[in-house]
Amino acid sequence: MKRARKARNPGPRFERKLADERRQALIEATIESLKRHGHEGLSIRRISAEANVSIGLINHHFPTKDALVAEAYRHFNNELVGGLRHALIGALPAARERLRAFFQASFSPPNLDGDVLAVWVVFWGLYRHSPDIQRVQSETYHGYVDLLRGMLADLERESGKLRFNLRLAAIGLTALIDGLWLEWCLDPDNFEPKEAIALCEAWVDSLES
Amino acid sequence: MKRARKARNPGPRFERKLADERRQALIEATIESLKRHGHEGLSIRRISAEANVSIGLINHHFPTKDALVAEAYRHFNNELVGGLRHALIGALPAARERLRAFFQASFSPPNLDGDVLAVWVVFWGLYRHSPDIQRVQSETYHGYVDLLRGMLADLERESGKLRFNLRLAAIGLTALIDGLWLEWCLDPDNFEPKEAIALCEAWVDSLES
DNA sequence: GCCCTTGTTGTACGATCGTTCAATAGTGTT
DNA sequence: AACACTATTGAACGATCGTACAACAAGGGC
Repeated sequence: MKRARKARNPGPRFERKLADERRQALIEATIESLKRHGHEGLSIRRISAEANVSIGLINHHFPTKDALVAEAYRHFNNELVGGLRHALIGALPAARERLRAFFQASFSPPNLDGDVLAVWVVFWGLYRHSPDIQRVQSETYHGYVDLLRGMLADLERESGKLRFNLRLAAIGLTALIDGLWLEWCLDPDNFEPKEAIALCEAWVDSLES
Repeated sequence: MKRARKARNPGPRFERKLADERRQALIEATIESLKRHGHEGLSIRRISAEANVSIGLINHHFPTKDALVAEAYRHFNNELVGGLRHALIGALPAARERLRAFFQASFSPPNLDGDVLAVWVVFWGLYRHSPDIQRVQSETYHGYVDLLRGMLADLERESGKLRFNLRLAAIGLTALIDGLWLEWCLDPDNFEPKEAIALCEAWVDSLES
């Protein structure tokens, strides 16, 4: 113990942290609270409790609640894209293999989780009426699309002309993945994750000439 | 005028309606409020204002707010499925033509509308933490899936063996439609509705042997 | 040891929430 | 014309919301 205290007062009542560190903790607490309580988890008091922090601290680090939520949305987006990119590191260099790894990661934990999709859906529900969310959306969404489009571009380069143009193929594949996500999370008993992967593989198969 | 009034008191202050009629009006006001104000539209006061009705009336016709919301979700589901069924009436009897009409209806107003998807997303956000919503979901969702599966079954019967089993084909097509919905509504400038239809058609093409 | 900076606390405020309930009033029946 | 029924109103309640702010205290520099 660096500093002795009386038994009835066992230590500092709180710990000061660097601003960036605390901000990050609050962002993660926001997402955790969202997972636990759904849309009702997006409350200053719930997030504060989740972060083991007082009510007033959030407004010290974030000008407004909406700003914190927007940052949490950005973090959630970045975690998704980062996790998918990471899953591609171990894959073989062939575009087809990279796509396979991408599907595998998309339909495995931590992405394929009811709580995770519940978080996405709450964010999407804010989209139309929150300029902050819209801004983050436009800033981060293209990271996901570009990742997918890049792999399809590689596929085109490696295995000849595709039957569809690149743009439409990426749009369709994104839709298929997202839709299967949605369906599985709304009713996990409906089909197996590997069946979702098979459907995505079949989509890519149908692209190759 | 059935009943004369003084000029300063031009008529009854309110109109009594049959219970079912009022319930229906409140349900529609709920959805309209949701379109207008997003998740914040799901408030007794907003809905009351939207329905031109006092604050206390909702709890006279519905035991709780959640019950009203669940009924609104049921109505929204039924309107979707009903609208799609209606769109099939004028279509040629061939399964391929009926699917085409289905796609056309799916990617046209009133379904393909940012407000409409915003309503869906708010409902989905409630799903995991509202038993009422879950019950309605399980009661109504299969109407949509069965509609789609029925058309694919007809297709199988008319044009020989499909490359996929019926169950997976329906799951994948549902996912593709929903995902394209989502993508278009989140960024309508990204692609044209007719491109979404083309992607769905291509999916069906790839099913046919 | 004291001081300074500032991260942190917790109360307070006004707004809005869902729900309750006594009073009101529209409408059909007698 | 008086009545009964009940749909409807609107005030009131306690709870919770997001934010503001004055007071506190942790930790580093001297």
